[in-house]
Amino acid sequence: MTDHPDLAATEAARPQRPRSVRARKAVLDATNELLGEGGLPVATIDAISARSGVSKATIYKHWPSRTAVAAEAFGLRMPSALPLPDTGSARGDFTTQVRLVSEFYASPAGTVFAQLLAASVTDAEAAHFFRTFFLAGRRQAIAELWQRSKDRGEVRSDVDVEVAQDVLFGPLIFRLLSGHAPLTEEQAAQIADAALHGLLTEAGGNGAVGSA
Amino acid sequence: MTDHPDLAATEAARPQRPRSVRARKAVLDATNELLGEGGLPVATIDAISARSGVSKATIYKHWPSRTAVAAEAFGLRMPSALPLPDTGSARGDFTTQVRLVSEFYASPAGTVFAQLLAASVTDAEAAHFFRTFFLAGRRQAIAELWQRSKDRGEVRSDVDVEVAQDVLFGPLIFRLLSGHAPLTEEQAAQIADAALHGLLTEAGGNGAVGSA
Amino acid sequence: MTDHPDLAATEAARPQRPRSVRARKAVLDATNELLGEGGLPVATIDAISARSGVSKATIYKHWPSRTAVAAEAFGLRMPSALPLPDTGSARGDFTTQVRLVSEFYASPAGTVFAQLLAASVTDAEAAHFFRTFFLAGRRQAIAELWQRSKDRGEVRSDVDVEVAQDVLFGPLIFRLLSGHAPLTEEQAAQIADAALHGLLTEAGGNGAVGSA
Amino acid sequence: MTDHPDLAATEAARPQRPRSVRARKAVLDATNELLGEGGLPVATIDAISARSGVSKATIYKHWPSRTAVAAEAFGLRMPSALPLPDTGSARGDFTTQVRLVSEFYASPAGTVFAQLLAASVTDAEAAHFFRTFFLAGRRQAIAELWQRSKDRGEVRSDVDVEVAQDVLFGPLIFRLLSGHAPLTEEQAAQIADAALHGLLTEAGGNGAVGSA
DNA sequence: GATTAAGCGAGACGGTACGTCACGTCTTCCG
DNA sequence: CGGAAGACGTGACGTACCGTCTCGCTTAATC
Repeated sequence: MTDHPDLAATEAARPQRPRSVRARKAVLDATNELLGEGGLPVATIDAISARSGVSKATIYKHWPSRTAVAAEAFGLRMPSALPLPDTGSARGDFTTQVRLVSEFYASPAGTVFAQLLAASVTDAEAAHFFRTFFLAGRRQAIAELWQRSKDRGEVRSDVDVEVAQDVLFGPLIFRLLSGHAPLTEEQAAQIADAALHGLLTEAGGNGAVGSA
Repeated sequence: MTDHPDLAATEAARPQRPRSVRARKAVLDATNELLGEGGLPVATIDAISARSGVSKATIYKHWPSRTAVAAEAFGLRMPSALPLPDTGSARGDFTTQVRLVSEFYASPAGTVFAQLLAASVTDAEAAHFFRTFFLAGRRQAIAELWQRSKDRGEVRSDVDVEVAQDVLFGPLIFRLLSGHAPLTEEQAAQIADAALHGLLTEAGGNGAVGSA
Repeated sequence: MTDHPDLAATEAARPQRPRSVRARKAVLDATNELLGEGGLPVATIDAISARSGVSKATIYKHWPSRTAVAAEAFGLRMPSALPLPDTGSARGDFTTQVRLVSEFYASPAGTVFAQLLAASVTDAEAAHFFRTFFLAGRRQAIAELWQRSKDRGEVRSDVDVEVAQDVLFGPLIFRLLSGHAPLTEEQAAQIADAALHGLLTEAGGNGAVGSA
Repeated sequence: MTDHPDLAATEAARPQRPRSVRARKAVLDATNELLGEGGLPVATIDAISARSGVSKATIYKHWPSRTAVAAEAFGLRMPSALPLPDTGSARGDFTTQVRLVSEFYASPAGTVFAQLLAASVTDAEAAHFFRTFFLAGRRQAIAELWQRSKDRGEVRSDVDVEVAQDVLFGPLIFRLLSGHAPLTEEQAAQIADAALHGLLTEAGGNGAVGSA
């Protein structure tokens, strides 16, 4: 939550006891356990409360909804999950990344991701937590990749980084959610190829693949 | 409830018509009303039952879940909503289509679409209905557009139609669901441009834009 | 719980028995058990629901509050608890009745009575149930006693039956609630004597005691 | 909250005054405010703490329960509320007193009185505070009235003062709590008449009213 | 036409989870 | 070092919807 720094500052000025770290951790740990066991549907507030030993009332003091708890919990264990590739070329990096993300989506964790994204649709508070604790980190990392490639002149400079990200990963998201087509490695490669064809410059290796 | 008189009159003319037909129609009409008023969260089985005059038990005889009802109801009013463009060129057709779909997603109906897609994640039965009554029609139409363009040699023949669809519309879906970026006409144009750059041949007008 | 087998048997024989009757009975029985075990504080809706096997939602469909349930349950087992005396004289009848009521108040059931009366103060709905299911029956019976005595000319005809009842039993209630003085048989006799002195005629035996 | 500046100013003059005294006063004042605004249900510990600026922990050091706080607070403002009558005769004094008490019960403060009495039923600690800070003063005053009348020979010497009090005021209490009959001036007069008839001697004016 | 069995409305029901409230205890830190 | 500020576990609250069920009424197909 971006508010935390502010709050910390406010609390520092006001002689307030900082909110318990222990309770927060217990809740997030228990939530991650539950997400692993049965996904979002199983991570009810009652279950989280029972598993963590933290009361429902306290949970609601820290998070606006169960989805917000799940979003934060899920986001916290992600940073290590998807290390950025560095193959030496933009095409290699992004192709690898698309494949990795595709694999992630196809895994049990991907199901949870989809459930959280779905929950964000009808829960604005949760959406905020989801973007903050999960998407923000991911997108930040991809943005670095994009900038690196841009510096090398491998990607189209007239394409916005946000647009690029959506073109690369939106197709995977779409498949993940609607299930209308599989998320195999083969499919991921095809998607990456088509998308990158629209994003790379000739220096990025686009000419060769071109309008074959 | 207000449908009853009308329906009664209609049924009076055809006294032999099976009641199940009337019940189905009443349910779907009521559901569409509710979806229009408050989206999926408001279209509960209880509300649909009350509004339509069809008992919950009967509803469950026809559909596996409330999301399935909503998916079918929503799908039924879609065919007329998005007529296919015919601008004469693949670039024009797809750009127009992406813009139209983007507008649709940004509208109230788009919210319902997102809610249904989200619900499909945790409800396999509903997912089936969603794909059958909503996605299938859309994707069929787009596939025709693709085939037409392919015959003209305007699109890359080595790109699967499914992949093409996901690359074109996946980015929109991603934005719709997570809300991390807006769905304006300007953004839609950028997305269409980037995606099409990866899909069209030189004959499709790609050369000019190319490795700029 | 123990009722279930019996009910099952009963239901097997008469499968048409309305479910609501069974649920009501189960709730009232469970409530009376709980009242007997720990009084009103123990008869929570959750406990009643768990004990009776009837869901909370169903309980709330039948009663407005837990106090209302308790009032009805408690009232149902009262009719047989305090049979009206018939000693042949008004003085005897009322003295006996005051003693019996005093004993009742001093018993565990009296505690529950006090708790219900107390709850009525802040819960208008419960007050209605309390008056209907408990007080009404009691007051009706006493009114008959009063009328009988009045016909014999043993009680002051200018005293309202309601006033008479309150003068006779109000003192007991006061002691029961505030606990400022005991509710022994001796005390009950003194109260009855003082109160009756103000209610009986000379024909009712008041002259002898009179202005002693 | 609004008391703080005033209190601070008051205390500034006497800086050495024990803080606990200030805390007690602040709590009792805040409680009386709350009792006046919404009765016992509103005078929660949290509300009292917030209103008075005294922490919950400190409140619990001085009183065993919120009802005890309320009982003491309520009792403190009572002495001035019901001055004892002196009409010259026992009948006049008691009739007046019954009327005054009846009016009090029928007032908003009477509701609070009832709530406190009710709370005493299930809260022994609170009952003690209630008797100490409210009932004791009242009963002491009435006892004086009784003694005065007894010295004049206007009341039956064989009736215990406790019994007399209960016969006079118990009926009012009963009505106040159960609400089965109104607490109008007319009703108070009838109750006083019936009760006094059982308590006064002929010298107290009982003969005249007698078995009319 | 009369009979009968299915379809249906109405909604009661058990169940799960919700989000809230007040309690009384406990911890932190200020004056 | 007493006390404010308030976090916390606990237990109960009353509500919402779920999906199943029972009950009678209606009605279509059969006799």
